[in-house]
Amino acid sequence: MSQIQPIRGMNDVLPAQIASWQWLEATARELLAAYGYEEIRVPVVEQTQLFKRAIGEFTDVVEKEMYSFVDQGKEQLTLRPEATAGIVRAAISNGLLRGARHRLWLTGPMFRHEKPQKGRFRQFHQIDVEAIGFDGPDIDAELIALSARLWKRLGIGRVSLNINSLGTSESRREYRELLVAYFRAHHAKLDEDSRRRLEGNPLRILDSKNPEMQAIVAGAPLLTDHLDPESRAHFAELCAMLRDLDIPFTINPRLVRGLDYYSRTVFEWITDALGSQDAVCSGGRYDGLITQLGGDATPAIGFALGIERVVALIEQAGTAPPSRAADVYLVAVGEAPLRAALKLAEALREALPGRRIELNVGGGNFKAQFRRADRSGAQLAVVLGADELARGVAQLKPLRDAAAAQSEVALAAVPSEVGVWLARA
RNA sequence: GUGGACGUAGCUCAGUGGUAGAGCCCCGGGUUGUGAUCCCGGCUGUCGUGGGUUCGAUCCCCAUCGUCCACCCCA
Repeated sequence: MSQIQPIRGMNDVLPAQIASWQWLEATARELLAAYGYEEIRVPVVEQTQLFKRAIGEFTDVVEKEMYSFVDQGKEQLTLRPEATAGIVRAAISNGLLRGARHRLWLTGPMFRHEKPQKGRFRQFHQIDVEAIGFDGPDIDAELIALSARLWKRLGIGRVSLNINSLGTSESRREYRELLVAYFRAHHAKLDEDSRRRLEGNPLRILDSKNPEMQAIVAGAPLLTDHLDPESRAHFAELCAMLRDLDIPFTINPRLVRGLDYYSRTVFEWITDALGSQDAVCSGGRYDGLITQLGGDATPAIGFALGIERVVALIEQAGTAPPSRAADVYLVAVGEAPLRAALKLAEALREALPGRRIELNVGGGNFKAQFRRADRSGAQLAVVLGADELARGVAQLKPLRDAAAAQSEVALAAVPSEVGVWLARA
């Protein structure tokens, strides 16, 4: 009988890893609330057309990475490859835009049909943050400060910030024409990838990792020199604000981004600790997207953080708090003692909410049960055998202090005695 | 999508053309009611899957699936 295999690139997150996940989620949740962001939840599936219009027909994501299908009602649907499009759609659908401003965040799985490798999966998870209705560089700075503070709280050091401005879509279009003209003039020297990009996304040629392309790329016109005056001022202000906030950054004129909807500010937190998938968190402004999707013209900016990648950094840094050990382990040998222990465990949980009370389930002799008690990490064992039960008592045995003696307590007094003992430990 | 490496016990890995082993883990005993140490014993494998070569394949060949790494792309 053949085993059912998991889907390629889709991973199980096991209990051993969950502490890091929960710590990241809890820290982010708390921080986002502190900055005034509200959680939003939207479907994982949307009409295919939404992503095509938002992300761009000729991006890699739309051209070859989407999980698309036709459902029973003959609708063209797609598993979301990113979160922004769905959030914007939700804002439009629910009439959230009427002059209002929203700070929103979302977490959940995203799907892209890519070839998996380190830090890259077909189902991966993001924390996505969007500020809708703000146009100044102040929100850009605040959003970046939020991400910087998150790294600080998580104890992650090996990340650095790259920023750039793509200008308005008009100035980008003009620049793009200049760039295409330049590369056309040097067409013979372009490598295969770059020739392909020339048609689809010429800005990406600037990002080429091929050393032989460096000379041509170095001579290309710079986007920074062709920004419209407003975008230039916006970017200058953002840089000044980041300096005020003591957030170090590098201006990377080659930072473009793979999704078409970005305009003006783009940024990316990268790390040298994860191999070639080095983008940990990135985003930018999308001032034109909402109109493009049929909403009232509304400026906005957002970013997405890759949970798997940040979890990898957390694990490397070893900063996640250890998962909590048991406080009390109940050892009960024999049928009658077990039934008494079941009640006793409930009494303990009633009296000591928040404490982790583990009852030995599944039998075993004293030796086996004490071994499990030890492995549970519990500070204290409560021991109930036939002998104790007959006398209406339980033994309290400290497990982490060899010098401490075992003591005997009346059953009715166990919850309060254990409470006192734990408070002292 | 392209290229490379690798799939043997739950985990980490060794190994041979004659159907497999170690350590860890787990379980039991030494202690007829007391853990983490120690000693003794025990458990599990379609050797990723399918086909081919061979008297015989876990080993050689082909295919396939999966994992990892890089390109590409990106979180």
